Amino acid sequence: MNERRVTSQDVATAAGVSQSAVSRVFTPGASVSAATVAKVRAVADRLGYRPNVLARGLVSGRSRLIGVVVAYLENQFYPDAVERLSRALQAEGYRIIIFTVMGRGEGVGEVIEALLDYQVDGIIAASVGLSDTLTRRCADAGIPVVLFNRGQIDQRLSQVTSANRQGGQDVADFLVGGGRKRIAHVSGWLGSSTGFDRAEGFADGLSKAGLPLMKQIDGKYQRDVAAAAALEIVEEVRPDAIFVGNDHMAFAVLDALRGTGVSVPDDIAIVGYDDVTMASWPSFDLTTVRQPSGRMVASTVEMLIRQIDDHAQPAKKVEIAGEIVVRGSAPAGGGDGARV
Amino acid sequence: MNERRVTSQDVATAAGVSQSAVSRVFTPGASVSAATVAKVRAVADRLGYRPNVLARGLVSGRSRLIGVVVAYLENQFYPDAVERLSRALQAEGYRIIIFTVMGRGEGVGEVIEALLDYQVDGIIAASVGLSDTLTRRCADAGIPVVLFNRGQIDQRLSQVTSANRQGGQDVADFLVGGGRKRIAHVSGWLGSSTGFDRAEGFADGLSKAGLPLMKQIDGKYQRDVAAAAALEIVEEVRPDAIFVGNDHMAFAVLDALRGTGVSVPDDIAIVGYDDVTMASWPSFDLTTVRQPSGRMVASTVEMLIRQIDDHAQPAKKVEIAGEIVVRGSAPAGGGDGARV
DNA sequence: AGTGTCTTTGCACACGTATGCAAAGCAAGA
DNA sequence: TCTTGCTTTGCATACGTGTGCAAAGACACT
Repeated sequence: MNERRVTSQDVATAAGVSQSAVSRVFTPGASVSAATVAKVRAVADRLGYRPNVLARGLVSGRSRLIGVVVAYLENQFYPDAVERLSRALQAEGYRIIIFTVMGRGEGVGEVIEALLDYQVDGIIAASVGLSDTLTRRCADAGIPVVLFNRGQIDQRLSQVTSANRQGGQDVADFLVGGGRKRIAHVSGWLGSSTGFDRAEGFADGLSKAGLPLMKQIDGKYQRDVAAAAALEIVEEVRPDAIFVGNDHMAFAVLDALRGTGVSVPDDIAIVGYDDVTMASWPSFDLTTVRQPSGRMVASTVEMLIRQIDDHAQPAKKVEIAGEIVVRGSAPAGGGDGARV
Repeated sequence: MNERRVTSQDVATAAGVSQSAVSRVFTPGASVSAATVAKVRAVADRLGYRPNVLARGLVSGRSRLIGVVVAYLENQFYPDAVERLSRALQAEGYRIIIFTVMGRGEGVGEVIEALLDYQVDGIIAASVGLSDTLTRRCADAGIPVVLFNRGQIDQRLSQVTSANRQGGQDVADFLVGGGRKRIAHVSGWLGSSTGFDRAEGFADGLSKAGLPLMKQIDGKYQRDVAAAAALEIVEEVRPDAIFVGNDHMAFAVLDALRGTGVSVPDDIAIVGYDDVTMASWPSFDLTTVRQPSGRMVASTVEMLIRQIDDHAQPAKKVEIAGEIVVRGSAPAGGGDGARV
């Protein structure tokens, strides 16, 4: 039961060719005759040979591994994205190695070091920012990095986000168009680009419409913080609409409001951001801005692979537009408007 | 910017020792003097040396990688478990490489082959069954496998589950004790051990109490199937309680019932299984059987590592008991009982 | 047949580390 | 001082593959 692994040498001798020939058969683009390919393939199949990825990685310097750093796995947007990333990269012959870190980004340093240990060909940082030193560390090691759903001022890093500023503005327009007047915001974590950009776009949109932002609290992407923030806002400014920085928090806000007397959407309209699967569940029926996860993933994978294949590729920033998905928590008509 | 990686040889020459010495410093349990350790460590830190995992894996045959095969990532139980697994294994010096497959287990074959390519030290199959040929394939390759939250008749595989039969029976007792009389079941996929065992335990519990199982439909672990099943059951047998095979489906059932006239828990009590985070959200407030994810993960990791360290370890089956968490969807008192 | 060009093949080495083996160092005891 | 036993070190090799280089082969054209 302890069969030694079949090596390329085994196949070579069995097929009457050299080890190099076998190697070349399994290396796309190498110089081999059709006859040799056929012969080697047959023997390889018979013996059950599969190239050893570690050895291959050692000599070629490429491991066919992509490191994915992710936090906030309890926000359904990310498991979903990870699954899509996994599938998309699998189709390109890459595998995913997962590292989870805490939300605020502690421990990212050790994680990146560990990634370098594994000679990953590329890194996808989902919902995680990278410090300058880390950015440089990856650049030094020659490993491309793509930020997924998180931006960075540093121009050296590629990033894929949705059009967060525009999205925030769209929500403002939508609520104003629906007749809402007393509008507040439970923002995403303002230390993150997504949270910040959405909040900025939203504030901009309101001010363009000549309406004040009655109150804004940082929800930190955490359920309990967001719920408390919403209650505080309701208590203090009696809003007729709240824009919540992402769906994950919006669900908490809906839950929290259910305990109070106010009704959604008649008294208060609630709008989220992401359009995760649950947003369409009848329990929530949440109006929200769609982040096109599929296209974001496709774009991320494409950029990353391009950079892996050609390290001279410049970093690019991609913004993918999303549209508002109107559901019950904030109907287009605007409920009864400012009733308070 | 294209600095070559620092190798053990670099450290060796810089520290005035042999490459073997450096290797031994980074190999726990190797024979090195304290003086050498100090000297080498200092130089290594200064140069930023880190052992190359691929090379290490090539020669030692162990990659420090654990392959995790998972389906049903949209069921929150699994992202949560993956995160815990990742953390627990990280603490032991292992990393996770993720493979996603479809629910019914198609594509598991290719995935396992890919895992073998990467020389993983162990495999955790979460919510996925393994065919006999695959089981043998892993055994032949000498790679330990632990099934997480899924059982198998084959005694050669280790597995960690919750006490599904007992859990099903507990639900039956709980509902009967609450005065429910017309009881039905939307089961988990009966092709899976978890779904089957829970259903069997539940049926057993009912028959012991002298009550009939009015109707049972396989929910296949899918939201829409479960929702349709629940509606069919309500239409047909007017139950006063439905046990749903897992929380993920139970949420769908709650949503579906919200559209009809029946009220939860007054007309119908709903009980789920898993106790995922969302079950405690006020929107759902779901009575359910807790699957102690933390203890299941701990047990899985411990078993896997034990088997990696000593391949002679026999396969073990671990069942971890869970208890019913009573919430609003099925209060202990039993609502108004059989009102229909 | 001879020349030139292009394709195919094998040889040999490199990738970065772990480890068996023997040599060397060291301490203790007689 | 010599032996004995133990610890520490370096040498050499192996792990399984990719790839530069030169040799060999195939083929067409003069």
